[in-house]
Amino acid sequence: MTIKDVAAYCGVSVSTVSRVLNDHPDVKDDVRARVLAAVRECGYVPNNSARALVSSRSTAIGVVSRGLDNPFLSSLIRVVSRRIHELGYTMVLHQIPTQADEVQAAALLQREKKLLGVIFLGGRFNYTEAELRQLTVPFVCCTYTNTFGDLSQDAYSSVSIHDQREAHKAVDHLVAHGHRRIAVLLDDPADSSIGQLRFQGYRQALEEHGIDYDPALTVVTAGYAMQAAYEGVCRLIDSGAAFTAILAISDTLAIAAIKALTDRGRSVPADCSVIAIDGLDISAYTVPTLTTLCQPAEEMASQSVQMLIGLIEGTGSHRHLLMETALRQGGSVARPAAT
Amino acid sequence: MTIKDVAAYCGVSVSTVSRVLNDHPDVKDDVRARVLAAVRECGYVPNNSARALVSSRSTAIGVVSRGLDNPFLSSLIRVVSRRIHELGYTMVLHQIPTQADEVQAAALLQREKKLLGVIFLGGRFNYTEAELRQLTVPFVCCTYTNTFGDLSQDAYSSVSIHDQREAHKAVDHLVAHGHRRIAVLLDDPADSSIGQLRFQGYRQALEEHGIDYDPALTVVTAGYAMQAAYEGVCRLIDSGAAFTAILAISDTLAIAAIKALTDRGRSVPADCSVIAIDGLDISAYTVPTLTTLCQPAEEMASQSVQMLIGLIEGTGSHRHLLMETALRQGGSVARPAAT
DNA sequence: TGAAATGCTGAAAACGTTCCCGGTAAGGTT
DNA sequence: AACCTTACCGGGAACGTTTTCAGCATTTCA
Repeated sequence: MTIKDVAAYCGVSVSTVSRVLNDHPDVKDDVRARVLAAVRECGYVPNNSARALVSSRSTAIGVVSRGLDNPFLSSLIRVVSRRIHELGYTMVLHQIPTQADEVQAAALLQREKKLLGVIFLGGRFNYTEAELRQLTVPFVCCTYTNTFGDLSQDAYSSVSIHDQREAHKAVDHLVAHGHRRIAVLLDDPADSSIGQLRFQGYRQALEEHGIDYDPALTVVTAGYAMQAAYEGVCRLIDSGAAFTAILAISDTLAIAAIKALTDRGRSVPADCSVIAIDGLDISAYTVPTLTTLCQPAEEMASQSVQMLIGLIEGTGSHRHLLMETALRQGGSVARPAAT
Repeated sequence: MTIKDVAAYCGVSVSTVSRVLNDHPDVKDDVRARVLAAVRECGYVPNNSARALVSSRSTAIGVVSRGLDNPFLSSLIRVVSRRIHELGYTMVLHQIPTQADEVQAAALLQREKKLLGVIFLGGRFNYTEAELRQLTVPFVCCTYTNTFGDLSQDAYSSVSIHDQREAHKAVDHLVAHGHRRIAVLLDDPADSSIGQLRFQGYRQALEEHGIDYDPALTVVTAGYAMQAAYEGVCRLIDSGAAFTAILAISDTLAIAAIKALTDRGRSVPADCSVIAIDGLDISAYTVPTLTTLCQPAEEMASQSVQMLIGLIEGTGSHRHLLMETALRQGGSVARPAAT
């Protein structure tokens, strides 16, 4: 069942059928109707390969993400995938190992060749302009923006929260509750620039509140691994360092932290408050409910896709969207005990 | 940069380059080496579309899943995607709304046409042979097997756990701890046959242990929504029904249940034990740690892909893999209070 | 009414592969 | 020495589209 069959079926030429299928003008209404009917009756579906071949333009959008282990990324992928399909494109998902970088992504582009654009999801993003020039298609970064490297702002698009500011807000929230000795739990800087940004926000907030930064209260884990966070917090407790609150740079880390605190006999929030950034669904069902700054995941993913497609279709230029988080008050933050 | 350029570059014909690229014999070793070198030097990558067009055979494998909201599905997708790429194929992910059915999947197949096979992930699967005959490519069901419909066992493959038996085991575990009044928390039967199977296992286990089934202890939620589970368990508690344990048919439901119990002032496991089936990573960090029967997600996903590709490549026939779960002892199960 | 413009359609080239088929050269057999 | 096989290679058709171009029919304008 090819376009030729359809053409023969309703006595027109292949060109005409093609025109109808591609919404070209230049075709009389009655002919168009006849063709459409024929298409339906024959159950014809165009061959994507042929289409892509001749127009040297596929419908494929690359989505590269480092792992999907983080539930927050999963939720992004979910709506990214949905939106891409809704808008008539195809998603090509590519996971890269944690330590790999854009060379992989470029290689992917080369291989698939026909990618129309790329969405980068999560992870670090400190590439230089030279490195990224390998990408000849537009790309948008979801959840992070470039703050290192020398990449020009009009070379790409991004959708993210202001990580520093949001971490700052989280600290503010703790300070407002009377906390002064606030530990921070972040992942390996090598893995993600996001953790670093949030860490900077933490430092800044401390400074503004006149609190000295105590390196002993900084716990760095490897990756987003909850086990590492759990162990890190256990070590922190065992070290005897005094702290009344923890800022976790992601919900998963916070959940592991709560577990560690509980296992060590500290009650949350009575003995220690915990606040996080991300806003996973599941965090609303932990015991106690996690207080967290919710990223508008749905919105961010949706916007990323829309921006990329705007770029692909020529409408719209590179932009950098900064989203606001929403504080979801849980039960994990309280005033410190009046010791 | 086409195959023609490569051919010209090293002074052979297009056919020869093609032969080299496709590992055909009939080409002298030195020529092969020269071509390979040329390919590398030119940075040539074959055009997938052209390749798919002429061989009328793409590299696309469809993965249809109803939503990715369930973290267990996310973890499956993650490794499915990875394996598919590792084996040189391309994943086409398609999420269907919860209420949609295989008609969608079939439509997808029609559209993309060139799918080599399909992996169904999660959800219900009670289609008849007639319905599924629309699928002209092999498919494998991951996480569930057909127990309804009249579909012949050699018409498809599956990788799953024995849901009834595992639920049975979960109940056994509770009974071994002295529980007799066991509530069950399951999702909407319309959404998933898995819940139904596990429910059957629950019923069977009760019977074998000489426990009367009490419909009042059955909580049905809509979808995997944690909110529905939370509310359901709250209602159960408020109804005054007596129970000392809950079997949740998934980890997420269990987490919501624990939350509900805690919020209603019941301590887990002192006042009520909770056991679940799935084995999410995060369940190891809840308070208390969830006791759950872990499905070998990695293995299941990996096997699904391998089986499908076996089917596609002609080696191997339809099989039905039944995996074993592993009990991960948490802190959510204890002997009931001796009231 | 004739010429020019316009609207619509069809023929055919092109996209980059794969693969069949025919051809040449080398080696083996009679 | 003539023939046959074998191993290897190149030519060219085909895959199913899109798109350019030319052509015909119809309208519009002078």
